[in-house]
Amino acid sequence: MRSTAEARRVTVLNAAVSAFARTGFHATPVTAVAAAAGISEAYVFRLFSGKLGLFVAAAGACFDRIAAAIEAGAEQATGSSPEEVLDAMGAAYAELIADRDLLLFQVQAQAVTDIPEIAEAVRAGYRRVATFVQDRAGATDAQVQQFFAYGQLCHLIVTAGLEQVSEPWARALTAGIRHP
Amino acid sequence: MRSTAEARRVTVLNAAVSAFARTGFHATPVTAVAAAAGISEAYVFRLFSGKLGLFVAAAGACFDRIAAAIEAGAEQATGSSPEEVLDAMGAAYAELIADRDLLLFQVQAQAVTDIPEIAEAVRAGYRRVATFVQDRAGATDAQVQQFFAYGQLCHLIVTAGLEQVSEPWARALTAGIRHP
DNA sequence: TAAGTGTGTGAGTGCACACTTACAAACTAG
DNA sequence: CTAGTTTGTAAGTGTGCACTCACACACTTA
Repeated sequence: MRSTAEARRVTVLNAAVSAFARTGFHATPVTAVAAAAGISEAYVFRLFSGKLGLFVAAAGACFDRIAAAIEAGAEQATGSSPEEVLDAMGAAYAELIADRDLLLFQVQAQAVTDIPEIAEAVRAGYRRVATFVQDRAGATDAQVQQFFAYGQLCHLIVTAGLEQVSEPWARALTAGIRHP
Repeated sequence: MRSTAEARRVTVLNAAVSAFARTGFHATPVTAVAAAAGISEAYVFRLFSGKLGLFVAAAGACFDRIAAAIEAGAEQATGSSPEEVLDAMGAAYAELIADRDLLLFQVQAQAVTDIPEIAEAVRAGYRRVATFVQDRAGATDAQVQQFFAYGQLCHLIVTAGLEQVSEPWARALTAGIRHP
């Protein structure tokens, strides 16, 4: 049955995003993804073309979810000024990444951009999100840039665990950023 | 001779920063670092306590260089207002990471913070740099936060290769950021 | 019922790599 | 000169992991 294989692929992709987010591309064995998805390693290799194909597909799924969340957030904006729409998008994004999988996956993906297929997947993901932000919010280049700069700052805060650090420098870096 | 072993350690650390920057912790075999340093793999293991110890030491060296550059940059500031000092620090940092090794190493280190020793090394590095920026520039929390947010944005720009992308969204993200 | 097709796995295979050990050459100290 | 220390390596060892293959069950179709 066609639909069953497709359903499996979705299950595997969810497991893959979580697993790769935690331990990264090279340190995550395919067996770990298979186990999390509840199927055999061999079948994962039948569903996806190698570990790299799996990771690239997972990247697509990751950015799909991010884009969807930001698009939904834009709908919730209280007004239609660029600032209000950007705020709503930022809030939606902050809420989405509370579980950390999507944020950490982005960090892991950026770390293995020496693999061309992954670099292209990252560019495609940011292309989609950035163009949407720019068009939908009607924001200036500088506003879009700032939006992503503070998004990237979140990556540092989470990976370094700065919410747990109460020293002044860490408080400065995390100020005003929604904590999980 | 004692000094020779210490000199070797420095050579190895330089090679390690470069090698880990390019391919990351898990995908960089110790043989690659040894070859780049011009010595045998076995001797690297004698000089450092395992691959993890080598990486943590390399992280220390990396942040040492970053801190030194920013401190030197602060000396070059045209004035003593927080804005001027921050600008000078930013310019010094931008110049330093032109070769990309230090920037990419930070990205790689942030990606393997699931290893506690590495997480602590990353925190120690940012603690040092952030406290210096805060104290020396006399900047507000918001200014310090912005300084690091745009620093992190550089990580995305470089890893995703956005300088090579001429589409509007990429131009927005890279606007005003010094290219290599 | 028999043949075909899609879903699934257990049991390999081969290789890369972290780490060790045994050994050797150079230098130093007494 | 010799005993000891330091610098260095060649040659393993064991393990983890990407990927394959032969095989099996289920379900459809003729």
